[in-house]
Amino acid sequence: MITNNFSSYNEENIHPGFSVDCVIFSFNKGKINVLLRKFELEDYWSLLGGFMFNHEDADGAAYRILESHTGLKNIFLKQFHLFSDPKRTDIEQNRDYLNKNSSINHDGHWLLRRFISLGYYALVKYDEVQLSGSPDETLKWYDINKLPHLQSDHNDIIKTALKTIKAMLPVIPIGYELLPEKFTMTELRKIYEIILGKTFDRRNFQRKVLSDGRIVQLEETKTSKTYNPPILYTFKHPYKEDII
Amino acid sequence: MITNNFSSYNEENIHPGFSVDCVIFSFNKGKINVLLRKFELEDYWSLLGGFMFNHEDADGAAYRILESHTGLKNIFLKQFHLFSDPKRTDIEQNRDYLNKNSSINHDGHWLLRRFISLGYYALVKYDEVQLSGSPDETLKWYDINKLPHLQSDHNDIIKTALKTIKAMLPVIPIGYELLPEKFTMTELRKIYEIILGKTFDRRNFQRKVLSDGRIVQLEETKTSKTYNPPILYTFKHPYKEDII
DNA sequence: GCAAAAGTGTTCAAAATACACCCATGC
DNA sequence: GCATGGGTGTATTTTGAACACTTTTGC
Repeated sequence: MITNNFSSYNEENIHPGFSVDCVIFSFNKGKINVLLRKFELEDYWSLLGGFMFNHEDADGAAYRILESHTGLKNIFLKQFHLFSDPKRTDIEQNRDYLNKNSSINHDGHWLLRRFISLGYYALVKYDEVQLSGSPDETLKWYDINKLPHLQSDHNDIIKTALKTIKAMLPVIPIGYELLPEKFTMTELRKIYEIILGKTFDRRNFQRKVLSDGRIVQLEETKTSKTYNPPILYTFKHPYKEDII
Repeated sequence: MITNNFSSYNEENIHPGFSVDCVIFSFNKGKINVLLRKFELEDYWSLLGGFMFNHEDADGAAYRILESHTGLKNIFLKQFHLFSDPKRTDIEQNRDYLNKNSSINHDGHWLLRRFISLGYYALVKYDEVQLSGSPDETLKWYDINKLPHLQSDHNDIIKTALKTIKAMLPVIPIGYELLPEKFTMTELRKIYEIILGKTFDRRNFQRKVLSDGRIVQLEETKTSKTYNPPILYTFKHPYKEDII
């Protein structure tokens, strides 16, 4: 896991052998996306990640990394798994990156050692994100079903994140985190269908989500499509549940 | 987190700034217990923990630590949270321990730095455990509702483990892991009642757990108490589910 | 006029809950 | 004889699943 703002990390100010990787999900046009980045000199994409400074905890590091790339504060963010396979760090990939930046000998560099990485998943609203990377990195949303070639075990990290979200679905206010303030029933249903990998009966789904009273129907309809416009819904109150 | 087999760990062979702590649960006489240890020279109890060797992953470290103290292989063991508060490592507690072992100056010792710790929970069968510690440590089962004074954030780790198990209860074959081969309905029910902190209707509970067919009634009854002996039950097959 | 998206209710089956009485034994 | 632990069945409520037809508009 190599990061931008590379210059701000060094062997002295970060916790050794430890990184944080964030699987950032959003929903747009019926697809669930994950945010990836590619550095100019690299030929693979990676999750947004970074290191933990000596003065912060892992959550703090994850929030900092997310905020610096999406402009968002108060992100829904949870750690889900520590990846600790001794072979997960692709030392040669990292050496390659260092060599492309400067041609000196990097033997013994702190990036050329084993790293364990704590995976986080984040749920963000697509419309609110302002992507901002450093000049040498490209940020891009990828449909979770059409991922590009990824760095080391990042494919596995994304897969595990999805598995976790799937298991947590009954308890995570996922629609609230992923959707804009006003949304249609079909949009909400699509999220559940994609994550659970199955379809739901429109009527039963609607009845169920409305039954607990957290979602209310608005007077408005969506205007973009002029024919038979769908009714808009909104979440009654922000959730403040304590979710594991 | 300081461990026994102290001598086998050193700055060179372990992953830096990282430890593993295991919350080991068992069930006995209607109580849920957690396994704790106390070193001779210390005046607090701690979870069983240790460090991760360079050649192993975190699961490997946790299994090794558990096996060496309980004699059990194939333990039900899951990581549940990384504890990374910068202030969680009680440096002075560790320095104190080092000083009690030898009076040299330990400034700069690798144990006197910040550690992050990956929490594991384990479910074991009380009767199968053979407690075995090193000569300078005492191992003891404590009722989870009567815990002694604990090292640094170990209280928090246990609390979080319980919260996780509570949330995972529908998906963990908890009875299978905690109970001996033959058990009574009341024993099984007690486990759920303690963890969820509420009581269940005996008849409904029984109907529900029997309905999925994983638990079968035996011909035998419990003989220890001679009056109106309860029927014994057993699990049909070992579980091999993939649990997050 | 027909394809596409969205609105709307009823029926049936399954699951969860609530609840009470009898039996055997120790004391 | 009474307190304790344990055995057993039924009725009700709640929840989940299945299912079809009508409306609007673009093309």
